[in-house]
Amino acid sequence: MQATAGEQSDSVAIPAKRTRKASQRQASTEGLLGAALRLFVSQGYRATNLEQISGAAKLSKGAVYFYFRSKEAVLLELLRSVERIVVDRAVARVMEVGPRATDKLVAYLHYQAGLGISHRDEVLLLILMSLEFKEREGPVLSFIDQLNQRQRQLIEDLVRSGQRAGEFRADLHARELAAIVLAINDGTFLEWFRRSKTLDGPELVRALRAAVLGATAIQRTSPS
Amino acid sequence: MQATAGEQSDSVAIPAKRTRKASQRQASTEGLLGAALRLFVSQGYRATNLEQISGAAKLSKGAVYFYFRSKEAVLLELLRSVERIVVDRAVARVMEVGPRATDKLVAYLHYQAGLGISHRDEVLLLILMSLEFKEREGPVLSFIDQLNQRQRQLIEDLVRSGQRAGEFRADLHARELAAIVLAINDGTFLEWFRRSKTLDGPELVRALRAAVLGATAIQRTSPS
Amino acid sequence: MQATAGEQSDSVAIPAKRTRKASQRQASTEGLLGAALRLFVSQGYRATNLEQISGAAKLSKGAVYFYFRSKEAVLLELLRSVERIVVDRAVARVMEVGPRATDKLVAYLHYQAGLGISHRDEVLLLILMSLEFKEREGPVLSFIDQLNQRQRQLIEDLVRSGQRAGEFRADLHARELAAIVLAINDGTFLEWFRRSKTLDGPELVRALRAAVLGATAIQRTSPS
Amino acid sequence: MQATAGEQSDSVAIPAKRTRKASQRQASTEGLLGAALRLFVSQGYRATNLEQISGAAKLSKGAVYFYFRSKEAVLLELLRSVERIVVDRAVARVMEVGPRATDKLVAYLHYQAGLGISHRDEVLLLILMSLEFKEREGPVLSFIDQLNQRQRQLIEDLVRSGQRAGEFRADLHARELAAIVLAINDGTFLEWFRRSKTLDGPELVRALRAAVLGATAIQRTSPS
DNA sequence: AATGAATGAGCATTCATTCAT
DNA sequence: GATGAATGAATGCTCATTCAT
Repeated sequence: MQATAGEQSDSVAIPAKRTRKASQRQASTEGLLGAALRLFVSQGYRATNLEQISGAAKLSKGAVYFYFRSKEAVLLELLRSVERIVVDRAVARVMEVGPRATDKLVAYLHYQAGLGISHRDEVLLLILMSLEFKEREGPVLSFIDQLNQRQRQLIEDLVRSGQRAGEFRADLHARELAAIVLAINDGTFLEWFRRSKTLDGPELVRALRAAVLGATAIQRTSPS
Repeated sequence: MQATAGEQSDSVAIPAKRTRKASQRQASTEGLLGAALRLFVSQGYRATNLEQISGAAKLSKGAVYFYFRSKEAVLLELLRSVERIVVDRAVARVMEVGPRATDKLVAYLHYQAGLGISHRDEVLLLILMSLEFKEREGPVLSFIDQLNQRQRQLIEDLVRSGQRAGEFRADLHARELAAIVLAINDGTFLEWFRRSKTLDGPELVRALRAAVLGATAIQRTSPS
Repeated sequence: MQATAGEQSDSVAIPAKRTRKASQRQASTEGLLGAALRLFVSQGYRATNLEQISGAAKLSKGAVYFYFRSKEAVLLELLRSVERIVVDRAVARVMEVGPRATDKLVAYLHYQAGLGISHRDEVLLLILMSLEFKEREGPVLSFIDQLNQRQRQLIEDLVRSGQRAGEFRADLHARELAAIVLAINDGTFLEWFRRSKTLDGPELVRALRAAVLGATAIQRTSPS
Repeated sequence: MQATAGEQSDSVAIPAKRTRKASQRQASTEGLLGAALRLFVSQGYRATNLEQISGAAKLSKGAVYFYFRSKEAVLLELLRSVERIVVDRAVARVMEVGPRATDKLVAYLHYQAGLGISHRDEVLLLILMSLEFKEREGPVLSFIDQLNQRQRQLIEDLVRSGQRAGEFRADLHARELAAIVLAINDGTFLEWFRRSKTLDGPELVRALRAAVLGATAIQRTSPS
């Protein structure tokens, strides 16, 4: 819910003076999107029905169809939002720090950890939908694939440049090393998602950082 | 009733000469469980219908109900199989090596990597169902929770003993360090699941090991 | 939501001018309840499917679920209606006449006979469902049991007071005498249900009255 | 179960020396019929499935099809048994007593009361199936109709002759008076069926007799 | 004589979607 | 701007029946 409100204003060209209708419109859309986000994340896309979404937004089922073409369109709208928050900004963040790859990597991890607090559901939505839609061709899968592709590209480039600069170990392929960095990130998010009650957040982030840096660090003595 | 051929020989005490009926029964159940495993993993539990399962096993929908009480019972049977393969054996493996915690950890990782090849779907089923059933109370969630609990206990004990022995870094809580180990494992499995075509398996395993050992390794110089 | 048109006026406080939606809603529910009543009575609950109910009301199967939570809920709604018509009113009727027990009993018989014409299906529904649900625990059985209990209480009290007043024979237990009164009533309804074409209604009612009054009449000479 | 065993021998021409197979066959058939009788009566025909019947007879579902052509055939076999016990014998009993109609009627009531103890389920089966199959054309309905027809004929003739002889009141049509006699009988059986725990059998029979005799008795003073 | 395996039609229920108002 | 009514396709499950053994 936090996400959409903030995001809306960033990218949309809305006249400064809002009519009552327009702001009502926005409130309803945001209500629906927020409800959908929460429900899709906690129950899954298929397991969530429109009654739950509209009900949580205190609207009727039909209202969803006033604002969106279909249930899928709601998800796509959410994913667009996710792209801005999770991918666009991460790319921007990585760009603006540096020049050392290590610093970029640390910034990336730091940004992700921040997202885990401020936009937990958005991050999880991407991971979970990417699993739920794995074999279902269509616009959702296409969008997710493209999104994931950008994320992979970002990290893979980062890893590769770190290896070239001698900051990261070069005895592992950049692609797989990058894959592990992403795997650690996603895996940690999911673990946090499943067990947030029993885990200490900051401590988990510290362990996460240790793992990522440990994975990329140059080895003095080869492990067995 | 066990799902996988490999399991059969372990636990069954059936006379060598099988009646036609008995072997037919076994063939059908295995066909159904195999089909269900594949489909649940690739499409999810909810998204898989009984027609697909029975169809893939070249049986009718009704046949599923001859062997199982419900769709959920099929999943539970699969999860019982998963427990034997993924948890029981991992526990046994970790027990028999050692005594150093590092050796146990490496053995665990090695066993998991092997599973990724020999029983990919079983491992994934646990991870994916644990996400899909997250908010759905019932026997499946109970079973999965208990299963995950055992896995966490195993790794947490391992990590704790490694810390006490001075093999692993002790400046991070055992619980969160263990969580990261599991997160790396699960994350890598999911990444492998999503991108097996574009990733090199052995190389990925090497990166995985680097991450886990890096996370647990004692730090000479504190990271920034 | 009440099934029968007659009931409406009793309990509802709806503004005289009904919106189109409200009247449509009422028309649909009444259509469904009416169809269900007819079908449940003529074929039984189990033997009636939702397609028949919705079809008879010129609606789709799904519409039933728009108005009712389940097939069972439709039956329960009907039984609530039956309670008002068959029990509540009978109780009221018996209360307002008197004071002689004989007059009360005659009024009861008269009211029942009237119901056989104006609300045949409602009366039959109670009898038939009471048989069909005999061994099936659940809300329906509970409701029916409570309903039957009230009816028995009414008659048993009536019989007992008649015996005390010396109007009815006292050499038979009130409970069993009351049971026979109800048995004659129900039995006659069922016979009427099975053979209405070949029986003369008014004549049947006369014979019914003779039986009930004969059963309760004080004996001059002992039978047998 | 009592019924079938006894009845079998009455009417079937079985060689005195029974082979093992034949007696086994008989045992299985009787087991199935007995189970079916109990279940049809307590749950209804539709609500009883073959698994319950065969299970209660400690046989498999398939065995039912070895002995009977279908579920319906089981019911028909039971109804044939019912005809012998409930109708044939009642007719015979009424024939052999007399010559007064009152004596015949009392004998009929007496015989019915006896059946309520010795063959409760057989009597109930007829009543209940006659309701359950009311609108379902087919062999079962035909059989039941014919059976009920015979019963009605018996009582109607009895009543008519009693009226002609001046024993019964003649101011009511024979048909409706007979219908009430049957209605009292059936109604009492059903009441006994529904509440046997709370009713006293012998007392109920006394009340039943009072009702039937009261219905047919000649009136000194006309009821209001 | 009897069973276990399997089928397929039927059924209650869910749910995304449409539409008149 | 939004709702309530209604639809129809999909789905899990039940059950009488068939058949090879």
